[in-house]
Amino acid sequence: MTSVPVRAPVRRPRRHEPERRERLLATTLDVVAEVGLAGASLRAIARAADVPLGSLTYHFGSQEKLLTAAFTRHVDAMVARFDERMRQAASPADALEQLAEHLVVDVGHPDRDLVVAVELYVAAARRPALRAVTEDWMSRSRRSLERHFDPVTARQLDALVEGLLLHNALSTEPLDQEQIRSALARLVL
Amino acid sequence: MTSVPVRAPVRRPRRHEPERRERLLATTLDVVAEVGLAGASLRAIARAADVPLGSLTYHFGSQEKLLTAAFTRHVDAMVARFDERMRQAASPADALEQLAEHLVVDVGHPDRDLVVAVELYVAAARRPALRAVTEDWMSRSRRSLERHFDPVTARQLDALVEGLLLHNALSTEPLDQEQIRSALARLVL
Amino acid sequence: MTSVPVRAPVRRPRRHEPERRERLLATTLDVVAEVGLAGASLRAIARAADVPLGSLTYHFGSQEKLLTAAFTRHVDAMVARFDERMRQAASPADALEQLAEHLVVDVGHPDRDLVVAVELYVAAARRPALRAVTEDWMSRSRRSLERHFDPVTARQLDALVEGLLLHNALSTEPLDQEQIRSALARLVL
Amino acid sequence: MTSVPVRAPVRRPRRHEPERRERLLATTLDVVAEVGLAGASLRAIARAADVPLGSLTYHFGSQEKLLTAAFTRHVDAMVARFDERMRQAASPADALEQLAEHLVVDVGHPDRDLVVAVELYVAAARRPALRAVTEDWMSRSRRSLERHFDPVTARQLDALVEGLLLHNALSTEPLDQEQIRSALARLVL
DNA sequence: AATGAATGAGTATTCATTCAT
DNA sequence: TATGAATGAATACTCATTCAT
Repeated sequence: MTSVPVRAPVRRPRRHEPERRERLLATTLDVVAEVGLAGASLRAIARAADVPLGSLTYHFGSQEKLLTAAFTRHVDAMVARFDERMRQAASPADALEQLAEHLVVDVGHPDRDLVVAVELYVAAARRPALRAVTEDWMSRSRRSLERHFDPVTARQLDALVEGLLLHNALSTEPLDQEQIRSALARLVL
Repeated sequence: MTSVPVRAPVRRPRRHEPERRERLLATTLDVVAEVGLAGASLRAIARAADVPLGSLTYHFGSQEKLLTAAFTRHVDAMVARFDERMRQAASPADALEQLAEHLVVDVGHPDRDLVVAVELYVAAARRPALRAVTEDWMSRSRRSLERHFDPVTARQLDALVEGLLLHNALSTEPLDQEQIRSALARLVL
Repeated sequence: MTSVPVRAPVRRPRRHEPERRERLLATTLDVVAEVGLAGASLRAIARAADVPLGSLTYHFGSQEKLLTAAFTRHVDAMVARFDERMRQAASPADALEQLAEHLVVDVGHPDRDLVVAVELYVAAARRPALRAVTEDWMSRSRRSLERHFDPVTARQLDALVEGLLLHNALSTEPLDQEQIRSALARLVL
Repeated sequence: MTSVPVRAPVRRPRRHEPERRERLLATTLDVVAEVGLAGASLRAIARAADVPLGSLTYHFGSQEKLLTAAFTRHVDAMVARFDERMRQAASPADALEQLAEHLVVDVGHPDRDLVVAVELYVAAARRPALRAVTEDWMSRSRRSLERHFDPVTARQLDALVEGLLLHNALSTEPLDQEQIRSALARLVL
């Protein structure tokens, strides 16, 4: 009588993966975008990345550190894109145009960057580690704006941009690029 | 002779409390304001209200229903205050002044109404039942604004207000009333 | 031939059990005696009591509180037995005899009371909550001894008793009652 | 006794270290003394020794083997010190004096040797590999005692010594050297 | 009408060990 | 020879909900 295993063990042939750490950060942002921070449990992230649970704490030590690392990565990318736009703008009017485009194009995937940003904002209110990330973000984007606007205007622009962002992330009737452009122009010019 | 209890129980039974349902809604908002939606477990709310755990599901059926009821109550109060301000405003300029005051005074307790509002906003993105509450809020406050402004302006004001709200809720350097007034005036006048 | 089900569904027909709390304390001591404190995980205790895991934290809040409650119960029982012996002893010599008997008979089940006591002793060195239990134990048994001996002698007796206890719990060649009696007599008389 | 750092400093590569094996054994005992056997995980030991985790299993194969080696080393040192004392004692009375001094001086650092000994004792009750170490210890120290006392007395002395050891390790009011000397003399002379 | 008891699924984290390099 | 990467099992604990009384 030959022994036949009734159930084959699940194959997980991924013992070696040098870029896993990076991949986990990207997956984390995907999961946050899809189900929100409240749903971004380590289990959910591990499942999405097809990785054993322990792999997450092995690479990041704790959930807090994983989220902080992922959000930091996200902010760095957003800030880089935004600063590039501001650097290339030739005039304040052009800067506004770039800003409007940024709001619609760069953060316009409503299932990804924009939602991630809002989740980050709100979570930051309670968690100091994340708060540091958002404050860094705010100060860096204000510095980008100050290439073209005085500090007071930059401040108000910032608030409006946050509002437009929230609105477009959460509202059922987001403002289109033309309406955004108009609101920005009214505020500044 | 009156009966003397041998030992007083730790928890004082609160047999007769006709207003408990209302009290639980208020406590729920307090807890959300204090620890966030993520921390507002039924257990946490029951503890804060000094009520047995079962009392919550007994009165509200489920957590979702409890939160929906509590947020609805909160929105009703906010909308009432806001509409009262808009109704009493004699001119658009006055309306803006009232709006600025609303932002600073009515929702100015950074540990309470404002935080609750932001928590509600973000949660609404994921939960249909809450989404209905925020959409109701948005449409009602836009209607209040349209007492004084055309629909397009009202829309942009709404976005700016949301931005100012977010900013003041989460930023380390919130805008003061004068700065808020100035931003609103720039946008509208 | 009777039909044998391949896999029977696990029966858990125990929704209501008024004395469960007490039963869990007893089971906890059994598990500590059997596998040591290090092995007395909540899972192990729940398995031994045939109870879902959550039942333990429901009744006791935390592992620390469960262990404290269980050890307190154990100590109370031990102290009661011991004090009863001391109370009935007519003379110091008789007290020694009772003491020897206590060591052999009362705590003589090497798989139960004695091992539990030693586990408690050592764990108390690291955990303040348990420490309070052992200190209570020590002071109460010394008070029992002082019914018949002066404080200095009682102190030394205490230490010897602890040593005999350790020895009999852990050694491969425990001392028998005659040897114990002899050691006690040498120390005191 | 080297202090065990709570958090490992920045990892510096320690390519060439011929004495690492020995150093790891010493660190293991330090960790056991500080946080107990229950807290002496391979990770904790590796952190304390500033060594990669794999280094431990590389040198010792398993946790069990590491602990056995470390305790064996500890017992050898203790036995050597004790036997030296017994060898130098000129009379039974002198032997008792040496014994009292041993209890206070040699194992008197309540955060180190003594605690390690007690942890070892209790762990030995459950783990055969450690049990062999304690039995070796017991038989060797009894042989040392039998240089001056008959076997029966040596046996009782052993038990008392264990009791005094436990007492001084765990009690809040340890016996001082004079009290110890008195207890030993009462038992023997 | 009201609640204490109970449960099973879910949470983050720690761990000893194995393995590829 | 030595170690960083990886894993799966285990840990204590929290939770929303159900149920019996």
